[in-house]
Amino acid sequence: MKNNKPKYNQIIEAAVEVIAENGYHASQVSKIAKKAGVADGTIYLYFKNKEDVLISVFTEKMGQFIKRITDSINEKEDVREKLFVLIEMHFRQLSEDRFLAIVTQLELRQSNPDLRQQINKVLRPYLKVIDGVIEEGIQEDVFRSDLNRRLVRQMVFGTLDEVVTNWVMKEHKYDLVEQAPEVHALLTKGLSVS
Amino acid sequence: MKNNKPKYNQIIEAAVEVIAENGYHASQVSKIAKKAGVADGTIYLYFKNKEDVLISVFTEKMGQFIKRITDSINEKEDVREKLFVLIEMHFRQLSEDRFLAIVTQLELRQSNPDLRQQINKVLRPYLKVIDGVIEEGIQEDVFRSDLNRRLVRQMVFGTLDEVVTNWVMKEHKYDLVEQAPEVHALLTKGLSVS
Amino acid sequence: MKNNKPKYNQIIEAAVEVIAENGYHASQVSKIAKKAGVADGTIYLYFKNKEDVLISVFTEKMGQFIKRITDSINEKEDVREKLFVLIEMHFRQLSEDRFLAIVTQLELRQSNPDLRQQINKVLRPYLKVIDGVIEEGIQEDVFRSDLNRRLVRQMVFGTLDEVVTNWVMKEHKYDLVEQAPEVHALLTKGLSVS
Amino acid sequence: MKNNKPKYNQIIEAAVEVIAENGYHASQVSKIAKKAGVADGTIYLYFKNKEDVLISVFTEKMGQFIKRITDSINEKEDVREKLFVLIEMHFRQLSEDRFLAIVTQLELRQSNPDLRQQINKVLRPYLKVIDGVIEEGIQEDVFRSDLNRRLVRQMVFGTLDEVVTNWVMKEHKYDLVEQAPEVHALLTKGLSVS
DNA sequence: CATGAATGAGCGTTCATTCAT
DNA sequence: AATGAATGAACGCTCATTCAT
Repeated sequence: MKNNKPKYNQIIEAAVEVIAENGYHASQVSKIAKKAGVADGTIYLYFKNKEDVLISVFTEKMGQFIKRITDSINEKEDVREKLFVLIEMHFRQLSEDRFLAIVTQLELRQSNPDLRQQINKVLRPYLKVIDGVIEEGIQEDVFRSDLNRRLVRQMVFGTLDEVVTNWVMKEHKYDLVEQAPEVHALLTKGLSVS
Repeated sequence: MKNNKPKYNQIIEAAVEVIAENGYHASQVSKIAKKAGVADGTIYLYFKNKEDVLISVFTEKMGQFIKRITDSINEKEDVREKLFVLIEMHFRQLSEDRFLAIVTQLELRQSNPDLRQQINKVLRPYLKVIDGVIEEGIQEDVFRSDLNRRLVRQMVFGTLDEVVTNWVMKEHKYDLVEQAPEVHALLTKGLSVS
Repeated sequence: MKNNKPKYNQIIEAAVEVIAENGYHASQVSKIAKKAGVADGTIYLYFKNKEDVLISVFTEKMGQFIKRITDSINEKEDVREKLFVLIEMHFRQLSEDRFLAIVTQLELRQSNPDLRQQINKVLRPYLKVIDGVIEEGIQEDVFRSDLNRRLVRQMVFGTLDEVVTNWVMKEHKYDLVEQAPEVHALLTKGLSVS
Repeated sequence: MKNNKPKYNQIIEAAVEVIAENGYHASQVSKIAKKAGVADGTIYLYFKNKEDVLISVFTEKMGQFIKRITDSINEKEDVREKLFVLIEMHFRQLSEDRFLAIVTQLELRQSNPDLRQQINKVLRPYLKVIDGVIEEGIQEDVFRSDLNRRLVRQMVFGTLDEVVTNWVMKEHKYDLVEQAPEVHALLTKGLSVS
């Protein structure tokens, strides 16, 4: 179990903060080590290389993120509520963890192809969660049955992602969680009248 | 107007190709200079620094991109058609210009905070175009009047962006332009039945 | 006597194998420790530092090497035979101990000046053995009396060393011990006719 | 022609001196650059990497070394004289170029397998020169015809090499060139009386 | 005696930028 | 305007050595 290795977690937490503060490209290994209170070399006892630190940061954080959303969804019966909870939890978690929001929305996208590949792998379970809600909605005749599942997922994820990115870039000038009902209404009802 | 300086355009075009081919991180100034057929130092006669090259690339390309979409929209009367044309032209242009798609969807996001800031500035006119269509739809009672304009714009742009990004990453396995009708239907009607 | 400490010998043997297998530069202390079945730190209980390990390896191995040659020489009366036995035993031992040959002929020469100094110190007793045979040959009027002892020793050692080094680098393609008679003839009779 | 590039030669000369002074392992690129009076990066305009600098040093220096010996040999008719000239020029050149002697006899032997491979490649033409003299001697019935050419060459080269190495390590306490006649006598007449 | 986690100095190489020509 | 040789700061990673247990 990696998690009870204190240094491992120190490094992960330090990395999140350093990336959030300085951006991906200015996140030197030495800076992360310093913030974690360990020697540079110590990082290489717990991680293969710098990229491995970044992937691990994302994996650890997204793992928790997805787990909390899944748990919340599972508490609901109604598929409309499930979608609402997904949106709200998505916003709430990134709202409450400033560093996580910066790291996931902005900094980790500035990565090389290999790293992006890994990030997408970690993201996939979350996309599966979205797919599950959509599928359930279709089965229950709550969502239209002629929907292209892939496009729906892309609309849902793309919308949430864009809303959060804008909120991060606007430096949190408004409350993100409060956007949930309107976003939910938009996604379910669309733009059109009636 | 810088544009009638032939070397300026040579460098811009070379930069797009180099970034699309090699990715952002492997796009050294010397590589761009070589492809453009100029000396390394020449680039600094036309651009302040490397970042300025990249911003200029994005500005030039997005300028054309937005102009074509605006022109197409202006040919239509019906606001529903305008939204459709916006979606279709968005997909069509990125579909037809492989380099542009790679550069805008993936490579230019791997930039430092300053560069991202600039990219967003260039993107703003496009967001205004989207805002215009939405506003018009609301005025004409085609779109609901209780909509939060910002959120709608984020849904529209977020969805288009995510669809294109996925298409780029899936290595163009399917036809992007063909997705337009369904995306249009999704955005206007939402997920729900009736 | 260090030698009855089992760990000491484990480390020496491990070091020879690691150097022979991986080469001098890839012979990290941790690799030697692992092969010896001890902790990294344990090595520092028996040796001052890494260099000390290497010097000790060479000292131990050359000690045996020289002892065996000396013993063999002492079994012979005739000085021509003594020289022959020296040559043959030199070749035989390096022929039979692949690790020793690699370590002495190639890998330990890739060492820093301090270490080379030490290696030469260890080599000195062997040079004394050669000197002894030469001196005896001169006393017995078997070798010419006008010889510069130092140069003779350098010819003998230089020749043996070069023959073995070439054999190691040619990856043992021919039998080293079989070269002994010809080398002996060359050294005693020289190149010239008559 | 690399040779008229002044920086190329500055770097080569600086490298010889730095290696001779500090030893192979303490010859950092930055130290060579400093001594050459160029920036670190400049070295990489003229050499692929650090190893390439070292190989080039050896190649350049050995090229001159071999050429001078060959030229001197060609001035002689008698094969005994040719061998003598080879020995004398070998000693003379290393005697006159302190740095070259240190670099070739000691420091470049402290190199990794790849580099040694290259060094041997550079050395080969010299071994061919020795082979040529031996062969000529045999053809002219000056040297015995039953000689194993390879072993003879190893004796000649091994002896010269060992004599020079000892001279370098003894810090030039005696005159190297003066050793030539005796070494020549030893190689041609061997150790034995009559 | 023995361990092995932790340390941190050290270095080869890249590449954006400059400037003499 | 154009060149391209030269610059030098910056950084990820290794590994010999230490020391608390």
